[in-house]
Amino acid sequence: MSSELAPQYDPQAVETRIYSRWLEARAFHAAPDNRPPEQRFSIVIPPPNVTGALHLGHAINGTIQDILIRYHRMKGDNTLWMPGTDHAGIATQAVVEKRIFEEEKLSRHDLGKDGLVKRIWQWKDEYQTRIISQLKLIGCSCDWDRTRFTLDDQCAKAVHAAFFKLFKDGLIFRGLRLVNWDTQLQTAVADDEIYYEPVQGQLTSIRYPLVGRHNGEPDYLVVATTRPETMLGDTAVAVHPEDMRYKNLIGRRVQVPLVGREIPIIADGLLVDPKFGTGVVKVTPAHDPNDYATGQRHTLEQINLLTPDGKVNNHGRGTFGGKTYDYTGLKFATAARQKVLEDLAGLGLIAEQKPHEHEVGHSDRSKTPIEPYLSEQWFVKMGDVEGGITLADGRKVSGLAQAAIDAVQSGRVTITPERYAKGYIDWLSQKRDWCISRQLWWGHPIPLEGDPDVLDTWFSSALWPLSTMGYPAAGTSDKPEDQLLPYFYPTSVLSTAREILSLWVARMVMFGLYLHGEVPFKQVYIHAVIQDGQGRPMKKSLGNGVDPVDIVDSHGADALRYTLASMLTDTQDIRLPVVKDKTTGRNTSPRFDAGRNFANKIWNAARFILSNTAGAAVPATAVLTAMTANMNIADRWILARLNYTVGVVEESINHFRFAPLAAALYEFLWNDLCDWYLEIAKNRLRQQDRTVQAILLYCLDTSLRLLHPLMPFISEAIWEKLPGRKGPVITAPFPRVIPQLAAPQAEAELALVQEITRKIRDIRNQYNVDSKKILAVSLQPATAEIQLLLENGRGIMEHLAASQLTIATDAPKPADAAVAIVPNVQIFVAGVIDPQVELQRLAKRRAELERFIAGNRAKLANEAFVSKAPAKVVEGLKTQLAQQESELAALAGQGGS
RNA sequence: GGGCGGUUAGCUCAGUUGGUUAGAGCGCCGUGUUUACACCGCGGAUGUCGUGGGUUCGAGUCCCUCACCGCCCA
Repeated sequence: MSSELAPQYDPQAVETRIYSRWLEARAFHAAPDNRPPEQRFSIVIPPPNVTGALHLGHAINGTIQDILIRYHRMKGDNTLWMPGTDHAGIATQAVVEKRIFEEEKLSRHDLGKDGLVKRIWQWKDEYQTRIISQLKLIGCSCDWDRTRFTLDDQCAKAVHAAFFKLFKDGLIFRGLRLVNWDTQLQTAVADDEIYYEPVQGQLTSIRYPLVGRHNGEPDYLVVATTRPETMLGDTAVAVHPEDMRYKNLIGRRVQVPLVGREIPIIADGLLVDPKFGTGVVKVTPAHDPNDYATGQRHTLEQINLLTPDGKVNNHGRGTFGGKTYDYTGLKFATAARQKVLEDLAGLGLIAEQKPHEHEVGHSDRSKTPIEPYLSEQWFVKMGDVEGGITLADGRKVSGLAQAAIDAVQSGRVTITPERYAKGYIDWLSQKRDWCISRQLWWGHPIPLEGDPDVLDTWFSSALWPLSTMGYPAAGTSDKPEDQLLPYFYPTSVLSTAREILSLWVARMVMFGLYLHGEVPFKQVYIHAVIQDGQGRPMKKSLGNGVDPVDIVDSHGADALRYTLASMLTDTQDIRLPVVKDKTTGRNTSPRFDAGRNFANKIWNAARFILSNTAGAAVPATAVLTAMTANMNIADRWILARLNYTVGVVEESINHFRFAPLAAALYEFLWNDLCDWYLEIAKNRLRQQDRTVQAILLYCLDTSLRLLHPLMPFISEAIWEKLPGRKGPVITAPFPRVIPQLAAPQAEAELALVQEITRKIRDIRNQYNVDSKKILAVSLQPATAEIQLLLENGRGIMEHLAASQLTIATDAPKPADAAVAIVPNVQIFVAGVIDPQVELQRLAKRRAELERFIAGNRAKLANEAFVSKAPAKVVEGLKTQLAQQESELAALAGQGGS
């Protein structure tokens, strides 16, 4: 007996130690060597934001990438997993600013730029350390020596080089554009950093006096608005060109109340919905995206009313009706709005006011309302340019966006699941210029003299596969750090969530082609997003998030990984019911028990095998296949199942099918090996049967290697105990399918043995027979051939069903026997019968059979079916019907009528 | 408004090109301390496959309609 292994698997007892062993062995480190390109495998991690700690979504992606990485490493590929973190510009600055204000009541202006940036670096150090330790806890085998940060010196060099190349090629330009302005953080924010909230506001109708009014014409045009303060910047009012109420006023002018400016009445079918409100719309090009577009169409003046901190600037004053009005310095959407309304009311120019709910954009970072704001920003030109652009490999394309579209349409980059390719292409097809400047302190400075802004975080993220591998210096010297890019780029796979397919993935493709002439990755895998049991995203504000570290603590890293993988199907969401752990008070999920139980099962199977094979060695494949001639059906069967599992595992990983991967391992280890083969083997192990020992050790050895990519810790922990092992499992060769181990005949035979065993167990159960009592069972096969086959399985069935078997084609049915029937075999269990129960059993089966038979007869009587269905299907149905009929006849013969 | 995904057992999900009686895990019911494992064994029950049409000899699977849930883009 081996007392080395505890009866329960304790992840905490092994995980830390094993991870250290891998690090000591430098098993994660990859460096260029002379292996050919098809034997290289690389992944760059989607760098987690240093904003905060990792959540379950990161754990999912970490698991996926680590499965791929460990698999390819074992396959013998030179395998690199490049780790790192992202500075996450506005998000991090906002979080740190907020924290400092809460704890010290200091604003960033109190700290000054250098002071704040220093504090953010401290935050970054703390969180990067934490993030990396979390990735280690879940087993990720990244090449930590190469850990990068999007704001470190190496990445800065890449940013610099990329910016200037774009600049020189005329693909970066400065322009006055309407951007989303965060008045609190005083920066432009991207569309995806905005969320919308319904706000209960007022729809105010305001009278604009008509200039040069003729007889029969109205005194005023009435416009409805939810934002009356923006009227100070109106430069037109618009009507629908077909609207008969106003058609004859098009081209005339109205006067803007309060500021006194005269502005044109224009016709615009895109902006105006004649059915909404009065059919007249005020146009404020500098303060509304739709109005901005209208202003472009009609070349209207743009009057900016805002200061960067959200107050009215000196355009917010004027003279109206001989009186001067001045709103300068008032907070735009609050105080200024209030005063505008008061003044309009005083003038009697408010026609109507009614409650109106509308959606207001808020900055995700400061949670304050967004103001559309006209300002100077830097842009990357995404669209086609005259004469085209030249990619780094010399190819000409019409523009940056087009290059990235081509890469997917041509198949140079594949996206899995395929449906996501459409979103990628649709987004790029808009070819909207990319605003890359941010008015922040935390980020890459725009590398131009005197510009105080920083670059959008996505600019450095878009360079990630290049910058981490040494662009732009890469390939320019013999130094090892300059060899990485030529060797490992393009990377093999990018695994990420769908939400950043356009913002990040598309831009990496674009920059990869433009700056280096090659796509950054060959395959993109978009994984599902985790939700709680009600289908809601896991969010801090909902308190429904599960911390992966808590699960590692309570269930172990392998359990976490197994459970996550088993949920990774082809759908876009996965639901995880979340409950509070009664003892820790932390969120958890009963789903993780499946992983913990599986790990424990594996542990105990290994414990049993190892304690019963002392002195035996794991046989080489050639030795084992030579032994097959002397093996029984169970032996051949378990090896065939193992071999089949190797194929499924390989196939699953190659196609990003993680749930089937987990299922295949589970079915082999739990159902086939533990439930059947180990039980079958017990008798022979007591006799120290060499064949069984060899088979068990072979199965264990292969299973651990198959298991390793998914459950690295437990596989390594058991591997350590395996006799004759050379080195750790992390670098052991991955199993291959061995054609000689296939055994379809043994599989069919064992299926019959299993079926009969279950029938006997069922009868024992239904008649409440003591589990230890040996049952006298007669098996009556339909033919002598089947009789032979049953003889092969006699020992197994007698052992597993605690029975004594009589097998004969003419085996008589004992008078008091319970009956069960499987195809070609009748089963009689003697001495247990309770006529009442037996009658019920048989009647139930009879009813079932009669239903099936009626259905099948009807089908076979249908000429259309018989003539049109494939012969195979018709034959199959006939065979089935014959079996059903014979079973029914047999039942009738056994008094089941 | 446009695009996409989902709707199968109480729960979470599989279901490969349409083809014989739709599966798994958890939960449930019954039973069992046979020295690998109670984080276990053995057996069992549970489904108008969201709705309504259509194609077909045959539909969970293909086509159309509608409903609900969700995501992405405007």
